[in-house]
Amino acid sequence: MSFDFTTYLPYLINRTGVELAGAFSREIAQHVVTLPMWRVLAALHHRDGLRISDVAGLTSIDISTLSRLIGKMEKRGLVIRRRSPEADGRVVTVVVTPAGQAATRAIVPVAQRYEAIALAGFTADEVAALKQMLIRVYGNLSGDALDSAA
Amino acid sequence: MSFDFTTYLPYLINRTGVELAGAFSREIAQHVVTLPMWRVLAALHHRDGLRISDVAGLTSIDISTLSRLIGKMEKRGLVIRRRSPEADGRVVTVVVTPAGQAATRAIVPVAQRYEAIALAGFTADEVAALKQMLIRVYGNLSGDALDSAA
DNA sequence: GCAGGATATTTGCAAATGCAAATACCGCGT
DNA sequence: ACGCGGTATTTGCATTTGCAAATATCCTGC
Repeated sequence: MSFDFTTYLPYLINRTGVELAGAFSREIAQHVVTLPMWRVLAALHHRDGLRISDVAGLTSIDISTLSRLIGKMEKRGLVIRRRSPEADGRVVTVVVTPAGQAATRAIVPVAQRYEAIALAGFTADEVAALKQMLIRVYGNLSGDALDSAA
Repeated sequence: MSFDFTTYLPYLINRTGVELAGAFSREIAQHVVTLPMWRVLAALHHRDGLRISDVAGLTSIDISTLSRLIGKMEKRGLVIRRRSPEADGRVVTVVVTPAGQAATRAIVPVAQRYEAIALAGFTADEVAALKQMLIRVYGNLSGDALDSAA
């Protein structure tokens, strides 16, 4: 039974993700936001006023964890929960406050710098290829390919 | 301030890792081992009798978390802790039991199948390129490149 | 217009996590 | 031989996590 975990894709992805998250967390420890909070802000930067479940999908954060996280972010004045009376009364949309926008502005350069460090020595073509392949892998997993295989 | 998180490398890696881990966890829920335990077994499959800190380095699991995890794996009879009297008395090496080997044998095919699902549609060259690039990214992060940038 | 099933979010709870302090042990210098 | 800084592992503790149940609201068919 040969199994070389050092070239096993989930292993390679996991360790890279852990390293990336750890380094970045340490870096932004001084800021008002934690790494999960930054993920939420990044998603809302892309499109503000998303529903909780949409943010969960975008950030890969479990929806119950996210509900509590939004609560903490609300306490810190980064976002506010909003229930629109006219729309579906079940949904809660999350809106970034000016303070949240300021925090985002402060973090973005740090985030970009980390990406640059991670990709040091890569050509533009390589970067594009890597990202495209990661998107393809994600597509392979999130589809129903898993169901048919399970 | 333009920041498109949908092509942001840490985001792409994180969501892929979460998806991969979630799907795999669900799959092996029926087995005796959890995903973190499988990671430990995979590391020890590569080289048995590693020290706790080495396993931590290989698996990207925090060393204190790992200490407790090894305890649980010991209770389940998957591994045993060993202190060699002749060697450095501080170090604890972890050895896989026959039951642990059996569990590994049972999981390996599942793991390989998941990798195949993740990489569906990839040519061999693409797979090699992706893995090589992930290794390079990890190298960029784990070195002291971070210190000089921080 | 109401019952019943579906969907969005929150909450209960037990388990996992990770930092920091404690412990155990090594080896060097004197 | 002794103390002392250094390293390996464990343990204390507060936080985070995620599954499952509870809650709130919606919508469809009768």
